Amino acid sequence: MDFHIQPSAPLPIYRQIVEQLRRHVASGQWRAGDELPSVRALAMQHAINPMTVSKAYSLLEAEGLVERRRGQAMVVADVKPTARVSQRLTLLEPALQAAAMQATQLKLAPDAALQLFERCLRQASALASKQAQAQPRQGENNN
Amino acid sequence: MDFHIQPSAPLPIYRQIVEQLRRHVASGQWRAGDELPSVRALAMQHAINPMTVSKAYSLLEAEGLVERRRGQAMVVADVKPTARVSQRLTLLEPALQAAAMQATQLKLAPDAALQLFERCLRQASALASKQAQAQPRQGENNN
DNA sequence: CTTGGTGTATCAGGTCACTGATACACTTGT
DNA sequence: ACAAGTGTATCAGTGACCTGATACACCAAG
Repeated sequence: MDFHIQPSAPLPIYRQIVEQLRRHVASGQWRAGDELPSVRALAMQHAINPMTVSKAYSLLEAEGLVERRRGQAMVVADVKPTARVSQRLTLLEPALQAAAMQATQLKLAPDAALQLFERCLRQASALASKQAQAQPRQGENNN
Repeated sequence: MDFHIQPSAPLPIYRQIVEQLRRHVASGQWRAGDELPSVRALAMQHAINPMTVSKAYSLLEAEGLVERRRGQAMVVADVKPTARVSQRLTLLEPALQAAAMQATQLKLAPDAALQLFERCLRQASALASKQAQAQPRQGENNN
């Protein structure tokens, strides 16, 4: 299980790592006890600095998603699956709140906003399945 | 017809101006043809730099909310509510695209995401009407 | 043309987040 | 003790963003 890093993306590298792992844990792709790639391995693979990876891991540890074991690889913390559904919604909520606030300030009808969101969801899921076919493995380099 | 500026706020000054005017136009407090305060007047009043105000005005002009009249004060643009719908949707789309991508990566069912968004919309509109009753003199929200 | 009003192009300075090079502390196995 | 693996504390460089001082271009009225 790997990360997809785009050093040139607007989102900082360390944040890309944090959010990807957060989502992968929430969706069950990563499970409690799974070992995270070492900071050096991940850094080498993506030609970034180990410190940048370490920063991401530290945030994740502060968040409680991973556990630190001194001298050994970090592992995904024991997050209860039952908590996952609501947790996933919680993760999505900030983005939707921001969008809802924008829609309100734009004085858009709720239905119009909902319709647009539905269209975006279809787009996103189509894109995701397409990417899953294109790259069942890691080592991809989109833009 | 004033702005409320807090130079020490986390949100940049020019952005405070942009968002306040955006809200005032959306809520109808400012109407097409209304003259904006001059950059110098506004800058003097709040002890900030004219260039900072100018930057805000430029963004608003790019956004189509105000019109520039060379040598004269800028005015609120005549944006017809009917013609504005598609434009407003366009402004909202990026936020929804981002949210849709997150929902997809979280492996959430589209219905669940849509329901949550609907709830957020109600929250936001309730909050907006509450703020409209009170006074437009609160701090800014994040991001 | 001059005066007093408008907005702005240009450049400089400060701040802060991000990144990265280095050296270090810890654990396990030999 | 040593080697090879883990994460990280510290410090420095880079770049983007925000702000501001100055000088300029435009318009209307006298």
